This record gives sequence, structure tokens and C-alpha cells, in this order.
Amino acid sequence: MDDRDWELLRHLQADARLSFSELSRRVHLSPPAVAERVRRLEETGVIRGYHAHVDLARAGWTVVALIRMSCYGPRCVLRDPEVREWPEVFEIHRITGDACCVLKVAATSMEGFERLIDRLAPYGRPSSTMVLSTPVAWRPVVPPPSGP
Amino acid sequence: MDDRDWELLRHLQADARLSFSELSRRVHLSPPAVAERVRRLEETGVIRGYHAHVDLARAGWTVVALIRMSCYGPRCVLRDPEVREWPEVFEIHRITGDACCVLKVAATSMEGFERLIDRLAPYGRPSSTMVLSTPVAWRPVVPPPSGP
DNA sequence: CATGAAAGATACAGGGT
DNA sequence: ACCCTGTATCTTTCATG
Repeated sequence: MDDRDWELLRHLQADARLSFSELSRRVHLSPPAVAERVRRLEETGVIRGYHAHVDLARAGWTVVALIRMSCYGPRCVLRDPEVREWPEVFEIHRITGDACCVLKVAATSMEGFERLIDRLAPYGRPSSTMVLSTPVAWRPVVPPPSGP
Repeated sequence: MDDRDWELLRHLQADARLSFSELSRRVHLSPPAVAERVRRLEETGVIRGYHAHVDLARAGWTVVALIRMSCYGPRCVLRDPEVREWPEVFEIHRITGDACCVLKVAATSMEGFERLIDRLAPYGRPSSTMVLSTPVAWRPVVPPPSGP
């Protein structure tokens, strides 16, 4: 991971559809050299994928919430592979503290959100926080500071 | 937004670097037709961008946390355009409840995390929850259910 | 939307430092 | 290990129907 790799990451995070040719111009390397570096970043797992970022609201998912789940031991959300397939569930983070995990979820209406809560309730006690807006939805990963 | 648009979104969310030609084969349309549909999805804001997804840990940001900020009125995090430029801050959500917003942040060490908390403290009382792991980091947006 | 041709990009070889 | 040039093949773009 040298400076050139970070430059490539910077550009691919801002626009994942940039061609190797365009990247090669921006980092002053030949297209094959760029292609090989990018392949290496993919294979070492630094790049986990390339995703089109779809606006939830414009796609019809107007209600967004964060749900802290206090799960009932063996019936935990983290232990059921089905929950992570529900289309309303977009992120699951295991966390420290008295709760077990946080879900980022969406619904098409408050009614749909209520039904989602009902489906989660068997796993544990859900504590919901509605997301009013998302001033920062995404920021690129930059090189970590080298010094202390 | 017809079925073909949703098919395109499905593929572009799974792999944002797919060529228009490859997409055209998958949705059974000509490449120019695909290109025009994708441009329309971009211009109407359904597609907000294409991002390479970088693994935080592999990039050196080993400590991840969610911070609920209870801000001091005018000194709120949401009102300061600087905070959203800090490299440690990856998401900001305005929320309901007694807190003002939730930040998803990362640091390269606990020491670095402590310093970040110190920098946030002037804006309000931070309540930190460490992220132990992220079983679901990302899921594609699918068409919302049509019926009630 | 589809077709077709020109311009551009990729992939893969081979060779250099 | 890393990079560059060559060329054949694929892709994008734009005009046209």
C-alpha cells in the first residue's frame, strides 16, 4: 500500500466506474500497471466491492431507522441467518454495551415499519430511533495518520 | 422506474464496474439503451454515485464506533461544517429522541479514538458504543413492496 | 429502442529496469 | 517485483432509421 495505491483508492471511492485508462492518466502510470494494482487491492481485500449507491427515499424506502436489539440469548438476531436476508435490513453491527446489535433498517411507510418491529420482537427487545435525515451518508476512507 | 431499471440497479449495486455491454446482455437491451437508462437514473438522483467499498480494518482504521451526540444547542455538530470533513467521521445521521445525532467514526487505535472523543466533547456530550464486528456491512436496495 | 462505424479501453503478450 | 509498449479484441459513443 504505497501512495499510488491510495491515489487509486481515492479516485475509485469517488467514482468506481472510472476506466483504467482514465485512472492511468490521473496517477501517471500505464493502464496495465493500474489494472494490476487494482486487482491486487481487490484480492488482498482492501477493496471489498464496487457499489452503485441508491438513494433510499427516491427508491421508495422513505422511513429509515436505527434499531438497537437486546436479544434473548440463543434467539439472537446475529444467530439467525434469515434476518440478514430481509430486504428492510441494510446493516447489522455487533456492539458493546447492554444491547446486542444495531440494525439500520428502512420501510416504505410507518405502517411497514411497525410490521418490521413486530417481526423483530421475537428475537429480543427492539429500541428504535428514527433517522430524520442523513447529513453525511458516506465519506471516503483516507490513509490513516502514520505518526502517533 | 420499471422492472428493467430495477434490474440495472440490482446489477450495478452488486458490481458498479460492469460495462454497459455486459449490462445490456443481462437485461436484454442494446448498449445505448442501457447507457441512456443509467444516465437517467443518475440524473434523477436514484443513483447517488458509484463507490469502491474499502475495508476499514485492512486500510488501517481498526477501531470503529457509533457515537450519539447530545449537542449543546447552537454548538451542535450538525451546524458545524468542519466536523463532516474530519477523516474519522464516516456517517452522520440526525435522529429522533433525546440525542441530536449519531456519528459512525473510526480511529487507528484506542488512543486515537480517545483524542477524537476529546475533539467532539466541545459540541455536546458524546455517548460511545464500540462496533465489535459488522456482520452485514451493506445490502442492496430492492424494489419496495407495491401492495399494502 | 436498435443498428453500424469511429474512437476509445481492456487484456495479454513480450521485454526492460 | 514492478513497470512499459504492441496488438488483438471488446466497449463506448454518436449518428441515423
